[in-house]
This record gives sequence, structure tokens and C-alpha cells, in this order.
Amino acid sequence: MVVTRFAPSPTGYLHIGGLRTALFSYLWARRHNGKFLLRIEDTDKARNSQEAAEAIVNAFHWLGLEHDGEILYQSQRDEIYAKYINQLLEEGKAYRCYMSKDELSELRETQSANKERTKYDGKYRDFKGIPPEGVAPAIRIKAPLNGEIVVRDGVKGDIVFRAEDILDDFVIARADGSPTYNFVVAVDDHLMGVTEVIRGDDHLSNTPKQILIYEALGFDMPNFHHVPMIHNSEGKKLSKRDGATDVMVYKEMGYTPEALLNFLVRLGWSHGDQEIFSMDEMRELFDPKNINKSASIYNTEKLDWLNSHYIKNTPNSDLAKLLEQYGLLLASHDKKEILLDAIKERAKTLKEMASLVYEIISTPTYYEQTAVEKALKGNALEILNVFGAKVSAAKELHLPSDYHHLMQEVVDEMGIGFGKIGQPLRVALLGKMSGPGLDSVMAIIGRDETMLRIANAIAKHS
RNA sequence: GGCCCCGUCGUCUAGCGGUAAGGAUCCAUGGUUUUCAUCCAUGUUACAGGAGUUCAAUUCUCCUCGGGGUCACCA
Repeated sequence: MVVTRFAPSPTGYLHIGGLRTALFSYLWARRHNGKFLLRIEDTDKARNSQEAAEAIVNAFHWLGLEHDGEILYQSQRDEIYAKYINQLLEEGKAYRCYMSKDELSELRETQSANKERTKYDGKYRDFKGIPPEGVAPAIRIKAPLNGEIVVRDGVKGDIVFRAEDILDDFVIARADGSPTYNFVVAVDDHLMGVTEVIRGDDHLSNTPKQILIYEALGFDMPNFHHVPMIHNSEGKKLSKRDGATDVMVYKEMGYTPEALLNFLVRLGWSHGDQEIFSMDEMRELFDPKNINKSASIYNTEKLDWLNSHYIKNTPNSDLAKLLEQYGLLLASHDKKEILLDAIKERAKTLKEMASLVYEIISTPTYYEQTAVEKALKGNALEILNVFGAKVSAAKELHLPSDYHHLMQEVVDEMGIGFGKIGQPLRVALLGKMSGPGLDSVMAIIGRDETMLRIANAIAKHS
């Protein structure tokens, strides 16, 4: 059974980088019919974990990523951690350290003054004497003084660390008894049955420490996959200050879950030349062995392309639903199909789509100056007048083709090009020079509104 | 600074000793369209540098340079 997990520390919202590792973990679990677990790393009690968890679950829900089982909160597992800490203490694999904070920082200062690596000096490692009074002890693990620790990483390969380069007897429980990060991660990953740890490669240097915990506690080692960072345009680790890193703002901006997930899955991962992946394809094809080794720069150009691709290929009934978040209730609109067909190929986002809808259904209140100058000159108003009369006189006017025929008639009868009627008509209907096909616009707004807009334009520009 | 990771078009990437170094996006141009967008076609742009190994290196090794990450009683 493949078990993966996503273990965010509660920062309030789901971050774009976090989402990608979550997606990778989710996909790998789903591909194997395994489990994708969620754990909130809220051992820092000052933060409100409940809200953070909700924000994350909301985002997952929007994206259609469902986690398995109950959410696990580290803040509620103190007794469990205490048990394992005691075990290590009893087995002599950990010990109480009575070094005060002042003494510790003093030690570090002299070490860095001597250009040495700052590390705990092991003063209480084999301490047998009487502990100093007034110092609550922290618990440290007995780390190996030499030898190698190798991280077998599914993305980066085997990475060898030398104990004397990176290790010291690091703290696994603070003076107040609370366990530290590297300790609880190892304990929880084991207890949750996690078999594949997929996380950012900023955790690579934590991994030897966690391996130590695994070994001390006699746990089986999971497989590690450290995925490279996502960088901002400055080449630095993507952070909250980089803007638009909250996954949910992509919903507001009008991106679809399919597009966002497709975009993210291709950031640092690939499957040959394939660019478009349905959710099913992702679940079928994702494999961490194809994750890149190098960091990628966050750049949303491709997201826009993907989003417009998905919009074009989304059924109108679904689009109508998606547009509800912008206050558009199109489900029962009788010209819904014509309307959505007219704009779905023109918008990069749902938000843009919504404003295109408003542009069409609203009677223009002003006309762009340059458009008026370009289009409403010569006999343009006369042409509009002729066309208006035809609209008024026509028997049946429903489909875009009905309106198109009327335009064709005017063109034929007056011996003019299509542009001669198209341009002024467009300005009359929309107040500007660009937009969807005019026949569609008129079919959507109907005969009366069409005549009204033509009359308005003529009145205003005579 | 120590340790670790990384280095192919601007960006996302394919490549896994022999390729005219491919795709996508972006950008530009042309076509389609009454307009804009879409769509189609075409085009510009990349193996960080230097030594090896080899008949042959973008692919393997080493060095340099560059970028990033991490070094807590934070997570």
C-alpha cells in the first residue's frame, strides 16, 4: 500500500508551492490506489490551526483533491511523542541536557569566532553528575560522531552526508517538554504508515536528522522524494510576499481547477512532450521518477494558455455554473448557448468571460472616441438607419443567421463591403471597435434591444 | 562561511554517447475573420565555461563560474 501525505505548517492558506507537492503526493497515492493523508504541523501553539486546516481543505475541495481519513493535528499528540521520547531516554539513545540558553549561545559565539561549525559540544552526553539547579533540561538525541548517512532520494539519487559535517546532538524535546519538528515528523510519518515522503527539497538537509530518529526508534524507512523549489522571477524561493501565491485567489481570478492543476503538474514534472493532462491522465501517468532535479521559475504565461484551452473545451452548462461566482445567472437564459459560444474562445479567464457577458448585455452608455471617429463617418449613420429599418420590419429574428441575412441584404442593396456596415454597427451595439460576432450579439440581445442601440447611436451622433 | 542540491531557447521542458538539439508557451510575421480574439502556417532564440574519458560528447568524470537551499530549545 502506497501512503503519501501532505504536512503543511498552518500559515493560513494553501500556497502554490505547497499545492504542487500536495498534488504530486495525491497523484502518486491515487495511481496506486493508496492513501493520501493530511497532517497539520501545528506544534507552534501560537497559531490558529483550525482556520488553517479549513483553508487548506477548502482549497483542496475546490480543486477536487480529496484526502483520505481524518486530518491529523500534531498539537493533539503530545502524549504519543512523550512516549517515544521516554523510550529513547530509557534506551540511552537520548539524554537530558542542562545547558542554559546563555551558555549555549556563548558556545556558539566562540565557535563562530574560531570559524568553526556551530554545534552542540556534547557536554551532557555522558553526564553522570548532579545536574545544575534551576535549569529545565532539554532532551537531546545521541547522534553518531562520525560515519555517513545516506539519503536515498527518488528524485536526486543517493546523497551522502558525513556525520561530522552536519550532525550534533540536536534537541528532540524542548525544556518545556514539547517535541521538535524533526522528531515529530519522523514519528508521525511512521505512525501514519507513510511509505512515500514527497516534499520540497528545502527539507533535504533535515532528512539525515529524521533518518536518525527512524533508526533510533527502529522504524522502517520510507522512500524520500525531494522536489525542487519553485522560484520567483528573482530566482529565490517562492514566498508569500511574491503575490498570488494563495491558491484561492486563482479561483477569484477566474482560473479553473483543471487549468491550475495541469499547470502545476507540468512545473518540474513532464511526460515526454505532453502538455495537456486530464485529471485521469495525471493519476495514470504521474511518477516521481520523472520529476526534474532543478528548480523552476514561477511564470503564469502558460497558465493563461491552459486556462483558455480549458474554457474553450468546457460545456456551456458548466461554464454557466462557473460564472455564477461573478453574479451571472445564466442557467435559464434562453440565449445561453449563443452567448457562451460567442465568448468562450475570447477569454483567458472566467472573470474575463464575465465581463464580456456584461459588455454584451449592457446597453452602451458611452462610445469610445476613436471608434466613433473611425466608424461613424461618411454615410455610416445612413447605413445604420437602413439596417435598423430592416430589423424592425423583419418577421422572424432569433438566430445569428437571421441577423446575418439582414446585414447581407444591406450590403448587397447598397453595394458596399461588409466593413461598411460592420464597423458602425459594432460601435452602435457595443460602443467600441472590437468584440464578438455582431450577428451573435444581436441574437443574444434581441430585436428590441438591437433597434434601441442603433437608434441611440444615431441620435447621439447625428 | 560549512554542508547539500542544481545549471538545455526569456519561461516550462524532451533528450538518457552518434540528433539539422525536439515540443509547448511567449514574441514576430502571414493567412482566415467586417473588428478583436480564436484557429492555421512560418520564423527568431538554448546545451554556463574549461579540462579530461572516448573514434564520437548536451549526455560520463573533474575543476571553475553561476544560482539556490540549509545550518535553532521555527516548522
